Amino acid sequence: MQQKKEASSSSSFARDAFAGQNTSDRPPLVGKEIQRLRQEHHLTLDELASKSGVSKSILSQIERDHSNPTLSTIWRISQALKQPLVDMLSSGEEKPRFEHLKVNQTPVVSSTDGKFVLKILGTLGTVSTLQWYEFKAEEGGILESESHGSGSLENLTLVSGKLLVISGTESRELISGETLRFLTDSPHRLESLGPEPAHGFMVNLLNNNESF
Amino acid sequence: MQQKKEASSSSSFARDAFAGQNTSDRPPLVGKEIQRLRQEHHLTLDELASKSGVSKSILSQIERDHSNPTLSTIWRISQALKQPLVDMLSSGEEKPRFEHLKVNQTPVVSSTDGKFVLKILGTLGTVSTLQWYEFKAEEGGILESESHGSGSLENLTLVSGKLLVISGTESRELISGETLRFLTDSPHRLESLGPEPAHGFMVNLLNNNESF
DNA sequence: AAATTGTGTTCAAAATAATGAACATAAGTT
DNA sequence: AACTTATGTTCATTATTTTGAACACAATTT
Repeated sequence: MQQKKEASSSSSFARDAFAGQNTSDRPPLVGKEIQRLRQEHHLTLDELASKSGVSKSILSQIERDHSNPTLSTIWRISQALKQPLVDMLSSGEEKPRFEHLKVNQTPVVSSTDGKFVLKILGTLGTVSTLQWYEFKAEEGGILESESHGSGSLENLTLVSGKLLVISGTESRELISGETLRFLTDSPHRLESLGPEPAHGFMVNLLNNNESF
Repeated sequence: MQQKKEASSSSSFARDAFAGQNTSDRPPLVGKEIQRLRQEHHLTLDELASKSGVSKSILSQIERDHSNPTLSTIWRISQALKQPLVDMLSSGEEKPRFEHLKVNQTPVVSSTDGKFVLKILGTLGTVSTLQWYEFKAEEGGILESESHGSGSLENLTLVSGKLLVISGTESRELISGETLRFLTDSPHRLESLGPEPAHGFMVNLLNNNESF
């Protein structure tokens, strides 16, 4: 059929001059966010193209909001950047409001036998509650927790040692350098296995309405 | 030109027989969810078409996952159904109890000289954008960052080593075990000082207002 | 039953997203 | 400078989505 060729450069999507944030009367503009993520990963357009299977020309256009990407295209990009698709789209949507953090008093929580030590590094409580910790546990140290409520999520990164994580009926073993993310809507338990003390970092999201 | 007209019924997207939920190796299938929402609102295809401005034929195809919708199309549908776009996409997503990241799967960002290494441990982008990292930097390693947007906050905990933090005109020196939180609404810089490598964690709250 | 109305599905055409190659530009080398 | 190399943009073509109209099929109404 062969119609006019100006499609991409004078498309009716996202006029070129428009660059403001999403006031929710237009589809979200994902360009900036994608570009930011790509650069954060130190990828060139070529590299992201081959990683994602999306041609670099369309990547270039999407980053500049000159194209209206297809669901599958966005999805392939999000996969390559290891970014949940949903996060990529909501980047410009809401305006986050921050609560000012009080001085960190770094309370320490430890198990009764003193073998498992948790240091609370910070908290944030706006819509959902967020807390992060550093922990150290010598061999045999155990941390037992009740459910944190439905939709609660725990993110554990082990720096050294060996750790057994049990949540509900499932369990995983973590070795140094690994990260585990799991739901904590039921009682769960951490146990330091290895001979060397377990040491790591934890980010917990409590009580949020929508999970990840 | 005029190619075969079966495009929609034998498209390469989503083979017809596939209807299961997203096992996260394919783009999410939004059809069922859209149909569910439409029926919940007691709308016919015609009605949703006029409400959303999307033709009813494509609505029909999208509901049956015979088409790979455009971002703007999904967005217009989500608007008409008064449903946050993001929720529509995540409806069919699997919620694995555990998400286990092996060492080599954690995305790594490093400075150009390779002396400062950042490991992205996780992100959360539903309410505000949150990212957490582990970092390691040998002596002299430097990480320079642009502004993360007004209201952005960085929380740094140093496990070992010595670190100089400069944000705006102020600077602080951190020693092992200390935690620092500071605003990152202007360019900032981390520099590993001590003879032993700096090692620590970082939790960042990003305010992505975009530019204006 | 025939006609009408309501609802979802397919068809041919038009619009546009995606691709690969060529081009532009900047940065680094000889 | 001239020559590479690296990176992003534009171009021509192809592949697909999107559209509006026609179609199919039920369920009501006459």
